[in-house]
Amino acid sequence: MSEKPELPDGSEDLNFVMRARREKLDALAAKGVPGFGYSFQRSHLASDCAELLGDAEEGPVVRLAGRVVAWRAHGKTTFAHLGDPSGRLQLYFRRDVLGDVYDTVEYFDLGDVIGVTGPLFRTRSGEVTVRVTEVELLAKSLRPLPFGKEEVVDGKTVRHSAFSDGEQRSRQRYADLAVHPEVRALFASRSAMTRAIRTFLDGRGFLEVETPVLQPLYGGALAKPFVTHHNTLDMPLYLRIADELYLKRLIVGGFERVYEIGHDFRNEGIDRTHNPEFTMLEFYQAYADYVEMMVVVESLVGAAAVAVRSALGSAADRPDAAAFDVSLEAGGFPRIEWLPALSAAVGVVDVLALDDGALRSQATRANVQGVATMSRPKLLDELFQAHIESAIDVPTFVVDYPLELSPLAKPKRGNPALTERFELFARGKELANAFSELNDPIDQRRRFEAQARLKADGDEEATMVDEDYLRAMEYGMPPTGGVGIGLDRLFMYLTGTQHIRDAILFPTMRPE
RNA sequence: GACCCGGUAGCUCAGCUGGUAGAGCAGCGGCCUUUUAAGCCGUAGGUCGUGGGUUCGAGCCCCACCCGGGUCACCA
Repeated sequence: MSEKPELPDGSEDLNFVMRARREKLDALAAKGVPGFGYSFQRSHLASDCAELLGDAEEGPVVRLAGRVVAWRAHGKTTFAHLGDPSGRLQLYFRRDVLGDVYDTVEYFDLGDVIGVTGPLFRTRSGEVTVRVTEVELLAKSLRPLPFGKEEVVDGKTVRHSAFSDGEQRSRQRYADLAVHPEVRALFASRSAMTRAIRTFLDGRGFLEVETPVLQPLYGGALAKPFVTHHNTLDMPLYLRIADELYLKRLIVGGFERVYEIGHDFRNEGIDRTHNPEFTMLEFYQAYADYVEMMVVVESLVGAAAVAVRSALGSAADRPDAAAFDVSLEAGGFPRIEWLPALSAAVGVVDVLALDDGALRSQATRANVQGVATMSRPKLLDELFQAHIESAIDVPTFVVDYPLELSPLAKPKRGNPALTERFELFARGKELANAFSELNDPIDQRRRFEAQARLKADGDEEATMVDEDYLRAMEYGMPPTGGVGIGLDRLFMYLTGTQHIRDAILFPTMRPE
């Protein structure tokens, strides 16, 4: 070996394992076996084979393709396991069956993608196996995958030396997925959840739409945005922090039921429950109020729970299976009224009657940080978080938020200090936010202007006046119920996932 | 941002009060035609996160920094 092959990254310091695999690739090429194929016609999946063989000792010929996930060479025979989307199946290579081809099999490695042909049979120990008569190398694995070794103890699979560094598993999700079928199953169940939600909404006559991600003004939530710049227009654009204001423009336009599933972006911290981009579902239903929307949310969350549960199947194996005990499909989540709940927790008749000074001292008593610089709405919200939200465990609606906390919600019938708004909490985390949408453009302008004053007074999260949105509302917007649900959070709740990193295929990470 | 824990071979980890690195798996060579964490024999593989410092001598002690995890704070 006078010349070292070059790594894609330019480093010539190939580790010895990778060097060996390059050499095998060359050796195979010398035998006329290309390292990378073009296609393969599968006849079956691994999981079909047990039924196909039945009780017989010898079965039909099958053609399987997938990744080599285990390899046990014994001289003139080799046992391997092939993993495909359905599971894994044992392969048996024999020199007396394959002849010279066996020489090429000896250059295969753990992780190679291969296609095999051969009859099914049952080994001495009873395992359904393919006696390989033809084999094709479809992709040589030049970099060793971090396979652990698996052992079955008392019917449970125990993995040894598994790939377990959470950071590397997130950074190299492809490797995490390649060696962990259960991670594939988890993310597949997330897709099942999304599909169930679409089916649910489509079935109720909602139209799925796409609205701008790049927005000249951001709104619909209180958060710090990502800012970018359009060169030709020479103007700043913001990545959306919410879909809300565009979806309600569509309600004005006559699409009476719309929804969007997409990413929102918030330029804030990253932690166990926050990723800078996350998946938001928002849906709006004309002529409905927030009470009707609560019932819809109960059904939708139930449908999502059923979908995740059935997709995960053997969820009982999951260490966090307790999350599945909550009988969400039953619906009828408990409801807590914002004002009486907080007033009782604080020990006053009406927290909204407290002046700013009294609120501040209450917030300080509740261990809220940074009280001195907070606006009144912020103080109220912090107080509520500290006393009520963090204690909520099972899915619970909190209803009727103060008007000053809810610039896009209609005043509550019978108590204009409150709004017709609810949030859904579970495990102390917000899952959904919804209201009877404010459709009075005169009131909406006053609310925007109050927000603008807060912003001027230094509240970084307060919003701007969106004149175009007001113009739309002036044309006439029907009464509408609207809901936003963070799908990452919902999925985490339904699966018991502790870290948002494990609910997002490619979470945002600092560069290596 | 604060505090705590961690970063050693491709993977998972060990390394006692400081004496300049170990195991298993993966790899390579050999033996092995029903194995399954295959086995046996042999072998190779490491700027111990980075940069300073203390010391005759640092994976280990000190300082700074980088990266990750956890807890708290923040994120309606």
